[in-house]
Amino acid sequence: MSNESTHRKTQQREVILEVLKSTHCHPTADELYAMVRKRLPKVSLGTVYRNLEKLSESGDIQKIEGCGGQKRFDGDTKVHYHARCLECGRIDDVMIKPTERLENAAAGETDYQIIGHKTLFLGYCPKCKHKVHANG
Amino acid sequence: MSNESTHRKTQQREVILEVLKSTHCHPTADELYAMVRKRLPKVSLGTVYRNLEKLSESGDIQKIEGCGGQKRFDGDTKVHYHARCLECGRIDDVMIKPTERLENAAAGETDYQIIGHKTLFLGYCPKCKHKVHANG
DNA sequence: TTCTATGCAAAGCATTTGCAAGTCC
DNA sequence: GGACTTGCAAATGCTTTGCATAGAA
Repeated sequence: MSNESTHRKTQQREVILEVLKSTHCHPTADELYAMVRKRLPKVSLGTVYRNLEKLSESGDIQKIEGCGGQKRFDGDTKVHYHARCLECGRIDDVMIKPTERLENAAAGETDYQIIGHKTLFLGYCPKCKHKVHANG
Repeated sequence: MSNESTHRKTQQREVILEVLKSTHCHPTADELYAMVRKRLPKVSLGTVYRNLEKLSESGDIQKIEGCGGQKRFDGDTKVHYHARCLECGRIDDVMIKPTERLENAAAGETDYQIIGHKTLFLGYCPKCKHKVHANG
């Protein structure tokens, strides 16, 4: 999957990737920066941003947009969807395998050449759905 | 659909809504600002942002995120999907009606209370798909 | 009259970028 | 050695906000 054509193997990039792969949450760039700093105290935020961009270009990670302000990142490259809690903002994986039919339908409807798609579910997570119901 | 509980009817808000409803593209806040200024030359960008927020809260318009940097807005409140061209960045409507089955599957998978979902198709629009093929 | 909205400008936040020094191949 | 990376800090770009004034109910 990795496209190393012009990407060198640096300690920073490796640690960033490892840290992201080892977490089940979907951290923002600055959250990841904080995690990476525990292992590489001198790393800079700019480096984190630059590597996240490279890693998502090469397909080693996924970028998740549309989650409010900051972008989030996912070390799991298997195709899957995401759900965001409207109450607490957390992002969870939704391990539904997308259907080809959907992209075919979109291609037929738009005359686009469809490369892929992203779906984000919105709702209330198991922890929040009860209190939301209580408050109305 | 409109929730006028604490929203007053102002000329600015009406014009912003009309302009957005009358276009088939999916403008960003500053594009809309430029359009609205033709009719209300003294309107401010802050007002455009504030009203877009209000209008999407009340369900009169849709906010489209995950399209690169800026948010985009859609005056069409019918439920539908979007497609983004990876070459030129344009956004088009994809008039596929989402299936309930998908949200049910997500709810089963995650134990979320699912309220809705957004799907963005990525690919190349009719104008760009040929040149992309040519260049590789 | 009272509360919301506006215009303007400044502030805020996430992300990107320039540059010199460092590192990988 | 040459090209890519890093760290640092400044800059950028989009969006939000404070405040005094204007306008809607």
